[in-house]
Amino acid sequence: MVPATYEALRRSPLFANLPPEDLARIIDISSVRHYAKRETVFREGDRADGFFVAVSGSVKVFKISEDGKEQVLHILEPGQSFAEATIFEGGGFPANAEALCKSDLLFLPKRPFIVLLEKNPAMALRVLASLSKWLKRMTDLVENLALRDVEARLVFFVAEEMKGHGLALQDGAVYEIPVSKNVLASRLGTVPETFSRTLKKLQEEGKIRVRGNQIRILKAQSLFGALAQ
Amino acid sequence: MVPATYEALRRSPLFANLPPEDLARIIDISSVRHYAKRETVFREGDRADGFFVAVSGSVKVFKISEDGKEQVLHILEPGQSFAEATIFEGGGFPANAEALCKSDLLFLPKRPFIVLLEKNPAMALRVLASLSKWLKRMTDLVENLALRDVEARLVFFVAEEMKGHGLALQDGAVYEIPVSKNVLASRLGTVPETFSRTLKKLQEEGKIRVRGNQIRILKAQSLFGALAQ
DNA sequence: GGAGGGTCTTGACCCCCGTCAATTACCGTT
DNA sequence: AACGGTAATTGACGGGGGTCAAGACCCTCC
Repeated sequence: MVPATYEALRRSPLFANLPPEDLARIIDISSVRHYAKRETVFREGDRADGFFVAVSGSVKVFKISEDGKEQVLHILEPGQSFAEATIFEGGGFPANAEALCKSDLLFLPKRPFIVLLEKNPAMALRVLASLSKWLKRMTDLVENLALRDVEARLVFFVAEEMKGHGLALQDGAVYEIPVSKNVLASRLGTVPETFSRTLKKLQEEGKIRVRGNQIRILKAQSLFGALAQ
Repeated sequence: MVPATYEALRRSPLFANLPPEDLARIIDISSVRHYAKRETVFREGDRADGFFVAVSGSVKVFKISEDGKEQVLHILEPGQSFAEATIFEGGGFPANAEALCKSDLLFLPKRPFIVLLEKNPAMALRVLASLSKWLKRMTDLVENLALRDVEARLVFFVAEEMKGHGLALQDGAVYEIPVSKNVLASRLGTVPETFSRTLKKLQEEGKIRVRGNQIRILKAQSLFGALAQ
């Protein structure tokens, strides 16, 4: 058992604070998979015979249209599980996943995991909570795509990310974009050009300061004021 | 026990083919609620202390922005459960729900239901499957909003609905819009004007024929050809 | 240091579709 | 049959943001 894997499980909402014997069972049925930058984890339509927990690196989950346009659904960081939902349906993966950099993922095969859930209602409830959270995220994404313009989507995203990493939404705070601006643009449902212009506009209005991948918040009030918090 | 309620449970994927004693327990903890046309079922942010199963009528679940723009997420028909996810998180409802016509809904309170799940792993797995399906639907919605134009979204929606009701996607088949075109437009992420123009365009191209709420498929090949099926 | 490739930025153009406004059609009520 | 209210349609117009093309900026690797 690799320590990093063990740590990833402990950090994962799905498995944190699990009794040691349960954790051991999870580790029993799982296996680590290594991916190089740009390597495909799965493709839409592939038979889904398990799900993943990110151990290290980062992964994008995305849809792609016939003409090649991408919409990033999620950007995954260590500790997060993904594609859990696929194991409870017959079909294949509903989206694509690709490593953004060298990454290690824990693979949890479908059958053994479901057997485990049948004997362990508490863990089933955790998976229910996890799926609920994914559903909430997707609802937010739809809301953003359908009801807000690119600027508002960008602001909302940064706010959520900062909250998720324990950063206060106040003047002087710095958010570091964890992926290429390219990928972030696609996550926001736009293209690099528009994304770039939007950052520039916010900077010219004195609300933020951009340095490479660092975004420094200068006017938190005026930036985040419109959000429900 | 009202027969219609019993029937709704039997038709619901969540509870279909359940042993009579389990069904009895569900009925024990649930209660029927009646809603008039346009009546609010819940509002975004309301404390979520249970979820619903549609018995009769129809309900829209939607997001709304500060400036009043609506995005319909789901249109619910008898037998479908909704808002299950909310009971596994602390927060409130992440969207609004409103009856589109006189409707009866079964309300399942959170606590007793979760207790039931803890004792009944098989039912927990059904809820997992249900959440997975919702997640798939939301993924499709994102894909449509982000990657397809209004015409393609309309075609995709009609195809899914027809498949869901057991209708073949072939020339001569008729799909009946089950709600006002207004609501459907919002479900497709557009406005009534654009929706109307899109229908008109498809009709002028000879691909469909529109009569009130009936859409007759005239050129299934050319309409649905681009879909993955 | 220079070459080359990927990422990011900037400018010019324009198209899909949302907005506004005005009819028209379609109800259920009296 | 008349009518008020909602829903649906049609036309004119404009803007947010996507597309295309060209540079600018960084990397890594000879």
